[in-house]
Amino acid sequence: MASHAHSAIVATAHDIRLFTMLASVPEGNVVTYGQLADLVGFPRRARWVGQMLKQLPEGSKLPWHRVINAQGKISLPADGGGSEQADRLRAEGILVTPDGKVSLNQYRWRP
DNA sequence: ACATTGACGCCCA
DNA sequence: GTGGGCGCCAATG
Repeated sequence: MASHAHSAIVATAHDIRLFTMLASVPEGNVVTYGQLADLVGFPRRARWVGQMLKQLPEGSKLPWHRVINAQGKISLPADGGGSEQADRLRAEGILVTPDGKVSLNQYRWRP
């Protein structure tokens, strides 16, 4: 079976560490892609974090919306999940400007 | 094997 | 504060 499956969801040990780290980000806080990469021991792999988040299933309970870029902005286009992300952040009490900007000084998570 | 593509980041004008 | 340019690295074509 698994030997000739055309596609399979594989999670490496690193992936698990990333998801675990993301899951620990508290409500009302945000983290950057690069920050998450650093926390799991992969500096300069911010893009990898983005790739992982992109493949999360629709109903995922992970707080993917708490991840923004180093400029403090939402990276997703408004019509591609960005609006939902802003809504979710606001629902947690986070102030998000109309153009999707968040104050990292104020909301960044420090583990 | 080579080229392109990103939910990125840093530097500089 | 804001773009533009370039570096980075894994995934995709």
